[in-house]
Formats: sequence, structure tokens, C-alpha cells
Amino acid sequence: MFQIDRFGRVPIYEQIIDQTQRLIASGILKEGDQLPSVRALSQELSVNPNTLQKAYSELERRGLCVSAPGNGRFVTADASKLVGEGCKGRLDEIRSIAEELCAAGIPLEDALGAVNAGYGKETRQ
Amino acid sequence: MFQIDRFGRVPIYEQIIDQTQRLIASGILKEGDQLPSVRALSQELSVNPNTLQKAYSELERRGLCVSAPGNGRFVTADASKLVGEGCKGRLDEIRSIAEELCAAGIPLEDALGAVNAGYGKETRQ
DNA sequence: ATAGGTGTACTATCTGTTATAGTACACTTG
DNA sequence: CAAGTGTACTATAACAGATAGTACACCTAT
Repeated sequence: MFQIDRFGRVPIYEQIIDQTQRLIASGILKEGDQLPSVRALSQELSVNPNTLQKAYSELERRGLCVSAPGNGRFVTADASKLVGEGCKGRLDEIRSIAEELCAAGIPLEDALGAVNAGYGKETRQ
Repeated sequence: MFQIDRFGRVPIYEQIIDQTQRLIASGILKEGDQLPSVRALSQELSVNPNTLQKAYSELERRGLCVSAPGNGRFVTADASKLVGEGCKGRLDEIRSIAEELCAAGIPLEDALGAVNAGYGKETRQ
């Protein structure tokens, strides 16, 4: 369910956060679904429970899941909507990169092509 | 000439590298131009000389500048071309983000609009 | 030749973040 | 009650980033 890269610069707890959000965004994790327990996921990934606790706490702070002590941790009703809103900040990232590409003289078409490719439209130009 | 953010997660030496590359990409720094000396820039930015040395060494490793010991450090002839090539890797970043946006249900038009905005085309949709 | 600027190299230290280890406790369900 | 859940806390290790300080080699202008 999760893929951890231990050598990159992205902290493990942040990878968990990102990947959980993606699972929600793509509909694989839906409202009411139970997240893996810190202990279970700790064993599966060979990661310290505290690290996972940190990730889950942040997801909770963002309103993507709620904890039911003694029971488990579950995806909230508005998780999907919240993730969608959060994704809009990514548009600024794209805009920022596009500015650089523009300054570097990369053709606009190349940048647009990259977006289309990400959306699955394999554009032959 | 340089703007340092001491609170973000991006290391200072990396900010120097990025900003120098942008200055080259945008043509503000051209072939033969002299870069600020480690000592001078150290004072201007209140940054340790070693940190700047680290940034400059990396720029040199990438072939964007050469050092003339006792003289200064200068932008190379192919700096602009090299930066341009390097920028193409940024297209993959855009593609990656676009995939996420697609999974999150953000309309393709929004993503394309962000690219156009970065290129200075203020698209009213 | 000298002074002052340049790049370069090296060691040591401080700091914050990340991750781990271990323990303890409260809660819910079966 | 037992087993699984979340939660809290302290302590430690490891690493990257940044700083401090020193020393040396090189070039240029005076």
C-alpha cells in the first residue's frame, strides 16, 4: 500500500502523508475506510511506530482522518474534498516552474505537452 | 542580486545555485561576467563563506562557471546552453504534478492555465 | 617586492530535523 | 479479561546544514 524511499531527501513521515493523500485523491481510500494501524504499518514497512504516528497526526490535523482510540483510524467524509482543494496549491508550483522554463527559452509547447502527458494525453507534436 | 530565505527548507547553498542558474537562464549573467567573490557575497548576505564556496563549487562542477584563482570566478561560454538543457528535466516535474492533479480531479484546463500564466499569457477562461 | 584581493582546503563545532528505542497508559471490542 | 487500538513521553543516534577559524596559493595593481 505504501512505498518508502529511505535514501531520498523526503522524510518518511512526509512520504506517508503524501501517499495517503494520493490514495484519497484517487479514490482508493474512501470515507470510512480504516487506515493501517501504527503498529501494523510499522512492521510492514520496518519503520518506527513514532514516525508513523507523526504522519497520522498531521493527516488528522488536516482533517483527512479521525482516530477512534481503541478502535482504529478512519478516513473522514470530506477527506476527498480537502485533498482536492489542497491540490490547487500545486497549480502555483506549475506556474513557478513554467516561469523558469520561459526564462530559459524552453518552448511553451513543451511545457503544455508535459501537462497533457501527465493527464494521460500522449501528445505527438 | 541574491535573495536568501533562511527559514524555508531549501539550504542556502542550494538557493545560491538555483538563483545563479536563473540569472544565467534569463541572460542577466552572460559569458565572461564575474560572479561576486565568496568573501564579498559572504558579507552582503551575512552568510558563511564556506556555504558560498559550496554553492560555487557545485556550479563549477556543472560547468556553469570557472575559477581563476587569484582573479575571480567567471561565467563560462556554454553556461546558458547547459542551463537550458538542465531545465528540460523540469518538464518531468510538471508531468509528475499533472498526474497528481489529474488523479485529484482538477480540470486539465486549470493545469494548462497555470503553464500559460507562467509564460506570461494571462489566460482568461 | 609588497599589499590586497582572489580561490581553496581543512578541522572543529553548533544546531535542527529525522528516525529510532523503549516505556507507559487509556480506550474499545470481542 | 485479553488483545488490539491510539497516545504520550523521554532519551538517544544519525545526519545535513551552517558557522567559525585558520592557513595557504595565486594573480594583479601599486
